[in-house]
Amino acid sequence: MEKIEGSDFPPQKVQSEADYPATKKLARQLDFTANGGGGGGGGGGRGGGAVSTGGTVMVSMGPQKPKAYFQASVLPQKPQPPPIVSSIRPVKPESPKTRPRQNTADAKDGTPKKLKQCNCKHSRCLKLYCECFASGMYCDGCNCVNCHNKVENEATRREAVDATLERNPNAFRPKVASSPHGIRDRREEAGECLIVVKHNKGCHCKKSGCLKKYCECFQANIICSENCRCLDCKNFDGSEERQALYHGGHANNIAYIQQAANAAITGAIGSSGYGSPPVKRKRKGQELFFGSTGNDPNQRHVQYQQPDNVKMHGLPSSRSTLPGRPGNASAISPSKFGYRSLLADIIKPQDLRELCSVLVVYSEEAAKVISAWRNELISDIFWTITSLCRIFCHLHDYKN
DNA sequence: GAGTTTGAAACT
DNA sequence: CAGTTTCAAACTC
Ligand SMILES: [Zn+2]
Ligand SMILES: [Zn+2]
Ligand SMILES: [Zn+2]
Ligand SMILES: [Zn+2]
Ligand SMILES: [Zn+2]
Ligand SMILES: [Zn+2]
Repeated sequence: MEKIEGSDFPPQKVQSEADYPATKKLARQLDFTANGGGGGGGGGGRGGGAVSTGGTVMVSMGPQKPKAYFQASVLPQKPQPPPIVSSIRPVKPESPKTRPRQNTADAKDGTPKKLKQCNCKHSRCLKLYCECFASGMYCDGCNCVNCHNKVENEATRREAVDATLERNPNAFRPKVASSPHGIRDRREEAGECLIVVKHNKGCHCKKSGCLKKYCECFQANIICSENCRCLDCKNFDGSEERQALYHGGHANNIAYIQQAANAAITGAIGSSGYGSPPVKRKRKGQELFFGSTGNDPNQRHVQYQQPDNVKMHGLPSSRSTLPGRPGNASAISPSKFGYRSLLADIIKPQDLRELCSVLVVYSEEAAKVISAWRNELISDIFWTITSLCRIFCHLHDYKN
């Protein structure tokens, strides 16, 4: 611990204790994590976004505030293909995982490339503490020091990803899972709906009342669930404090909502995820995700290959434990999508609201059906679509 | 911007 | 699994 920081991090070695803690940590396996190990959840530390703990998420847009939470993160890994750095291109829908895309968002102005930039100093951006890393993206335009989360350090980064996955196979996975199994009914009418999805891991707040962004649940705009172990929680439906916050505060404004939706989609918020919820809880040390298939927990290296057919726009499929290259989280901001759908010329803007309303219903049905087939992965993707469509409807309504 | 607070992530 | 340390963001001033 008492090491000096600054200074040297020669790029040379990629492993062992490269950083500060001079602790003795031998280079046992590959530990690129000189500092920390990879732990569990997904989001990076406290801040911005990565709410890691994730679990199920809940999107509740209800009678009051719209909230949206979701996540879709992508997993980082996949070594081969060189990442495409410039992203401004509307690429065809390729599989998200294969391309590392950097979330560069806009091109104009040549300004910011990412929605968020980290400021890591001691993690080399190779631990979940780093939001960029946690969300499966390369650092780009960040203010980090000694960053190894870049294309040039792919090898190192990959090791870090592996180490992280070792600790938690779901570390980079989204969680979304909107309550597949249980709660299906609460769907009110089109306008407001409250869905509940739950969170997987829950928070453990002690002093924030879960009404500050220190709380991952709050940050993700979801209500604390039974999975949380918070103290003095005020983040529950019906809480006056919470209500007050939403009313008076910024929660009601579009920017805030949009930001939440963005964060969620970006994966910033939730990455730790566990995705399927109702499954019993963990197995041994780690939780398992895909429970049903009985996959070997150890096989973390091979696994689900993203079906070429299922390509989602910006949403990564996340579910696989296998990460792809970094990058990918797309922001939802309109206009900033990575690629433009072929349907764009067919679907008229004025029909979007209606289309999404319809999709909310049908995608949800599809999710249920698929869930019954026990294909959690695909099912979750559909749930994600459902949630996204809801978000769109709400945003649309707010603006009008 | 500097300094404090916070709770997840990492570590023991 | 609990206790401690580390970390970077959220928050405060
Ligand atoms: Zn970072
Ligand atoms: Zn970064
Ligand atoms: Zn970085
Ligand atoms: Zn909390
Ligand atoms: Zn909570
Ligand atoms: Zn709480």
